[in-house]
Amino acid sequence: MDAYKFIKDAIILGKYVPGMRLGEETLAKELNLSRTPVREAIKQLEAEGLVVPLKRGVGVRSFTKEDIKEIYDLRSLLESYAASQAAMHRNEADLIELKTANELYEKAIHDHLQSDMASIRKIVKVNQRFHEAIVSAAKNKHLHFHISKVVVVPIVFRSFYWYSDFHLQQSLEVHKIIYKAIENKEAERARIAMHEHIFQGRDNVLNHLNDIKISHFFRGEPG
Amino acid sequence: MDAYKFIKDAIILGKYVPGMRLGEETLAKELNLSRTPVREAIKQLEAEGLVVPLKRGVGVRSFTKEDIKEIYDLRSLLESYAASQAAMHRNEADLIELKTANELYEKAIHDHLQSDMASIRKIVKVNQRFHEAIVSAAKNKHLHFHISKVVVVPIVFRSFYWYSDFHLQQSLEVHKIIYKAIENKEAERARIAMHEHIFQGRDNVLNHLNDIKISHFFRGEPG
DNA sequence: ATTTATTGGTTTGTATACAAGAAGTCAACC
DNA sequence: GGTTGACTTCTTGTATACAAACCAATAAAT
Repeated sequence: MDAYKFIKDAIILGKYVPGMRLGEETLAKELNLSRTPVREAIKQLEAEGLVVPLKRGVGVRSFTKEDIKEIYDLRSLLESYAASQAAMHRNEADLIELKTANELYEKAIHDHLQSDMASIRKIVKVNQRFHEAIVSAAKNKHLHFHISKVVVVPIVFRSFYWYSDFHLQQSLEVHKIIYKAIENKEAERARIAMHEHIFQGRDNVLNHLNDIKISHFFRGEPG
Repeated sequence: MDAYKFIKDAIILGKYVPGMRLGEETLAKELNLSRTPVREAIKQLEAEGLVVPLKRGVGVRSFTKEDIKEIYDLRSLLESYAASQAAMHRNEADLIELKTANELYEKAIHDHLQSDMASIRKIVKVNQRFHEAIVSAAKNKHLHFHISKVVVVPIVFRSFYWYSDFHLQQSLEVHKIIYKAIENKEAERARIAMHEHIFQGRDNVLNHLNDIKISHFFRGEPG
């Protein structure tokens, strides 16, 4: 298996918890590989900022409250710009993908509301698909590249576990507004709606951080 | 010597030209190292987007006109945001660093205007120092991280060789306006001035690309 | 003449061995 | 009891060897 993907997924899913040291030999044994490819994967993850130097070697990065504020500010800057650009440059294929992603999002939320927690990961995935479709419609490959490198994934993933039913439905409504704005080529409206959307996510995360000890928060399973 | 820095500098300075394939063995011999550390450096540069896959291995990335447009759009988004944040969060130490950088910039341009081309690299360096000081004053580590990873350096470096005396002085004036805005905590003014500043740079680059064949442009010495 | 198949050389991908350097431990001394 | 120092052990950094995949060149066939 590919070492880079394996380690990255493990970090996002919380198998490797923040602060945990990642020894090369240990990883190599878990992956049935030698240290050489593992080292290369680590160097890439380090360049992305997902792991940081820790005691001669690296460990999983942990996020302070300040980090989370900064990351969401950055993300809202990039994605609201993406939304406005998408409104200007979207073509028919983009609209279809956006619509599809949003319909799947609606379905996933609907399923979740009348059953259990098991479908949360599905919601996360489809939400991501919608956001990626917007960035893709913005037609700026470099913007796309950078947004994909914002180390927001581990946080967003967890944050969905804290959404109330009301906030999930509200999030769906905002997705629809953003879609409409992009369809109608209303760039400024798309920008503002996306900005608001991401700041709602930010508030949701930060509220939870007030309740729970931050140090416990990004260690272990989302809950 | 550190393989990562060596290769990166070689790309920025134009020693390794775009499209050129970077063989591991060749690099290793040039650096008096084995292939192992060279491979790691390459993996990092690939994660940053400075080198791209090329025939089972990597080569120096070359930029199309579209790339340059997109990169400058992204850079203006990030840096104008940085300027507005700097106006809000700057402290006295930030102001001193900004002032110092700008005074050195003024001196470097002055020296250049009454002598030769040799001091262009000095201008590039001090200009970079000013821009970094602004990002630093914005007090968002993640923003800082991402701006430093925008693959703009090889382009900006070359662009200074094309500035007319007039445009250099104009650039200095805009730097001063940005500084004043940040000092006076005028966030919106700082943002707009920075946006304008970077778009002037963008226009300057794109104008030159109209004259000269793009394929020749990022190959070999700046001129 | 153009296209395809085969073969040889070159280059990357992976494993492993060895050296150098931290970090942790235990003990002795202040 | 705490701090310092040497020693041991574990982990990373680098080099090298080998295997496998790819590229290119050459030759043959249509």
